[in-house]
Amino acid sequence: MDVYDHRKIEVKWQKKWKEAGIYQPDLRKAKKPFFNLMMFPYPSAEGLHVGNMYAFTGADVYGRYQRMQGYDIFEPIGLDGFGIHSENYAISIGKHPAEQAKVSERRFYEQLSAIGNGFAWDQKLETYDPKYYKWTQWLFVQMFKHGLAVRKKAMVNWCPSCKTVLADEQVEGGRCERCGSETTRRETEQWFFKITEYAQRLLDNIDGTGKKKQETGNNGVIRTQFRPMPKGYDPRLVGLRWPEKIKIAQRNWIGKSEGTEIDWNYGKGRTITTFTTRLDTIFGVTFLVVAPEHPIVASLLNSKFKIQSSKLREVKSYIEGALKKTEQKRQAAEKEKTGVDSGLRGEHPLTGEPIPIWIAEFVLKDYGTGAVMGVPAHDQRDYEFASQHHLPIRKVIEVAGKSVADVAVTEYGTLVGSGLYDGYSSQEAMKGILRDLEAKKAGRKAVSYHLRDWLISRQRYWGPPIPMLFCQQCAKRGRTFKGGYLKGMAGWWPASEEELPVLLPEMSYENVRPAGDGKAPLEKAPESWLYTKCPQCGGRAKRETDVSDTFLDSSWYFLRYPSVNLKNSKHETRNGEISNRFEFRDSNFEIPWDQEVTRSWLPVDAYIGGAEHAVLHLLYSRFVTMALHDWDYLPFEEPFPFLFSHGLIIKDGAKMSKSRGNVVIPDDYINKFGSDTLRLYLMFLGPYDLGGDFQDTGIAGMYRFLTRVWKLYQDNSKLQLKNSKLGKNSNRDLERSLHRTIQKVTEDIGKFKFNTAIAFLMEFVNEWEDGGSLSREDCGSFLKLLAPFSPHISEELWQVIQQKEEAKASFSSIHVAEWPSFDEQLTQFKEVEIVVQVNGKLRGKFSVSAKDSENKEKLIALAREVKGVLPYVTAENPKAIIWVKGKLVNFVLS
RNA sequence: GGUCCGGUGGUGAAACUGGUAUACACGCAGCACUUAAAAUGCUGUCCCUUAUAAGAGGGGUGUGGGUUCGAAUCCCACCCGGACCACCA
Repeated sequence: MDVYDHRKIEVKWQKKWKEAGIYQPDLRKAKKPFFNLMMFPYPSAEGLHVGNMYAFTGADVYGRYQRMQGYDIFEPIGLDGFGIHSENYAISIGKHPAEQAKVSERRFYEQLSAIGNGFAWDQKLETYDPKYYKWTQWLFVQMFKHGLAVRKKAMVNWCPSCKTVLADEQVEGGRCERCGSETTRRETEQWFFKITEYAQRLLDNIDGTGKKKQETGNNGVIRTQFRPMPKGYDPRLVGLRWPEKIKIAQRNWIGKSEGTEIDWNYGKGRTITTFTTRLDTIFGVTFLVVAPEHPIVASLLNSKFKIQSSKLREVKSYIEGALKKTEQKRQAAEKEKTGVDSGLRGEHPLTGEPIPIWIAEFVLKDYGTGAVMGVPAHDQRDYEFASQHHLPIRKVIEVAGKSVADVAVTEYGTLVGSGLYDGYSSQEAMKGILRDLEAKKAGRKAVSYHLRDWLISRQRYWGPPIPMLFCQQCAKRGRTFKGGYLKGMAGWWPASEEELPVLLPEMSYENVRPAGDGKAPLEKAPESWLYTKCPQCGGRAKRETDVSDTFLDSSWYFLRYPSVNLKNSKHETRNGEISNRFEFRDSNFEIPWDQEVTRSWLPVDAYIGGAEHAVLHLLYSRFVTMALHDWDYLPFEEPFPFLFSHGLIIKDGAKMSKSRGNVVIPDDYINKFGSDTLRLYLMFLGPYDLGGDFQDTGIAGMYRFLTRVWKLYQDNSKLQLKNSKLGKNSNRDLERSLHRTIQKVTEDIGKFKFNTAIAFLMEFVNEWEDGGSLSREDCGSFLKLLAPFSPHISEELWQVIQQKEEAKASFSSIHVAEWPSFDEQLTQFKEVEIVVQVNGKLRGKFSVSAKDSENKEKLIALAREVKGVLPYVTAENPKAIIWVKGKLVNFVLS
């Protein structure tokens, strides 16, 4: 061994680690379990790009560091390969998704092996594996049984290219998140999960509802943000330890607003209800507006009201036009607020005045009550609407320095033109008006959420079939599942749990492709699959042909990991019996995870992933976990008490994507420089939470650094391998420097500040090269610090510096060695540099012993003598002398 | 339009809690080694003025103001870039 050759060592150690099982914790017996998890990857077209590798490496560095701190690290890996994304890719290259999945899987695992992460391979899982999706279906069945999975008609987003419906979260600015096509809207019957029932809890847990039990640092500064939550802490009390921006995104997505519902009578005891947060503007209402989908519109068209037929036609054509438009067009027309007068008049609950009721598409059916009161003077949208349709604008809030002209005045202020409330402040008036409305039973406090129910069904092939059956006979007789609380769901039965998984039927490539008529590909499945016995009446029942959303697959995978391939798994059934059976299709147990193992490994200790999942995956997972907790399947309700979100690696200023052609594949770099170098480079690029632009110019520098480290360990003048302890040798300064390095690297990795940790390692190497040698122990310490970043070279050199006999006797990896500790004494500098300022301006410096640097008189006396200050400072002139221990002296002259 | 980040050398970026701005690297330039190149090593590298030189002086963290003995850091206004959400009543 003489030249650094990454090709020789990387594969060698990867193999050895696997044999020795150093990354495979004993899931049953581990003493200090730590679940270190990176977000579930889905295989993209060409496999992993450096952006993915960046994400994985950071998480792995953190895991390795924690392992050396003595934790039993569980870092599993798997593949989220079911779903539209994988299916679209397969189809785009003319392949059957099932076939492509095998190819992607092999490629993916090969690449992952090459980057040298400490994965627990025994627990790998793939979402399209029937052993896995059996439980995804099981989860769906539980949702149904507990009344959280419902079928309802809804105006949904439709992607004409993917030919499926999409959840709101999957539509970005009117375009399909997956393929970028413009989406349209359709009314169809779909499966939903009622995530809205959990809106309040999802919101509350973000910040915690109990007294804050927070760790504080020396100055009361909260230091918790970047540290895992200790076992036993309850996020429900202390809140989630997540980056603030992710929490904000979730709060905004849940979008709670508190306001008032107001009933408007429009004749014969009929009322429509509006929702507002600005009750103080109620006297400024000059019209009401309902969404085109509002029930009042349907009854209007059924001619329950006497209105002119010309009016009716006008309303009809408006509604038809509005519903046909694509999201994109609706938005393009943002400035022009279309609408039509329904001819109906609502009665103002406080003044009795008749208020015209309009229909307009700017009002959303799903938010609040689907109807709003129009206050053009104090709401910008209402203002625009009123101007366009020549409706009166009535000012009722006076705000100093503001007047209603071209724009609405939306601030709080003082009421005018509001009868008894004239002169009141907005806040006071709101309280009074609410009381008035309550007295008249025409209004009440209400809360509205932006969050919508989770649209689960997809008219696609590549996903878990939704395990539901529909029986025509039962439907006719109005039989509903035993809870019976599911309105309009007569005839729907869940597949029995014994029957799971409902296997995805094999189908030809031609039939797998979405047909474009909105029908699911599974409609073309063989009859033997499509029809089965009704579990209720024994008649013929048809299977649901929609599959579930990919986000369902990934909403619970972390719960499964520790229980994958677990021997002798015990599952406690809910009546307390213990079952040992855990084989595929063996049905006599209830839940997909081992209770004991789940208790010791979950929730996830450190969850690391990209911020792009702030509202999708992270919200769904929280919801699912919460529901499972409520059904007594889990002892906790927050899956990820601690989350770190890393930045994005971009290339040429843009996110890596195939369509932009800027995808960088790690393979070539790994071949040329090795994964140790690439890992180091990626981690050095910038702060891990910010990401950065990938420019490969710097990568050679990292290789150079590793080569220099390699050379140091070949140079006997740098090593004192005979001494096991550093003694009275001449390298005291180097030793001090090493201890400072240990201190800083330890702190920085703990805070995910990988780039600065690496900088300190480099600084130390520079110093070491300049002179001095290190004891065996200290040589080892440095390698340990390097080990999380560049695991292979550290292992190689570690083995070399071990005494030969030891090394031969048994393999003891650096990656399970104990993290080095530092001597606080040694990290102190003997000499401290003191800065001398005059009026805050730097005028000179001097060195002083660490002890004297705390002595005020001494410091000031020395500072007066510094050459640079002599021209300025005399015995009398300083008005004040500012002195900071160990840092500076500042003479203030004026 | 809203919310949240961010703006520091030629480049990626450091700078704890307000206390030496530019650590660490990349790039570039010069030198050494070499027949030559690569590799490697050494030196220099924010800007301006001045000096033969060691050096000295001044300016400088998007712009303008403020607080302070002292501001990249805190406050206000503005400009620019990015991310996320967007007719949410």
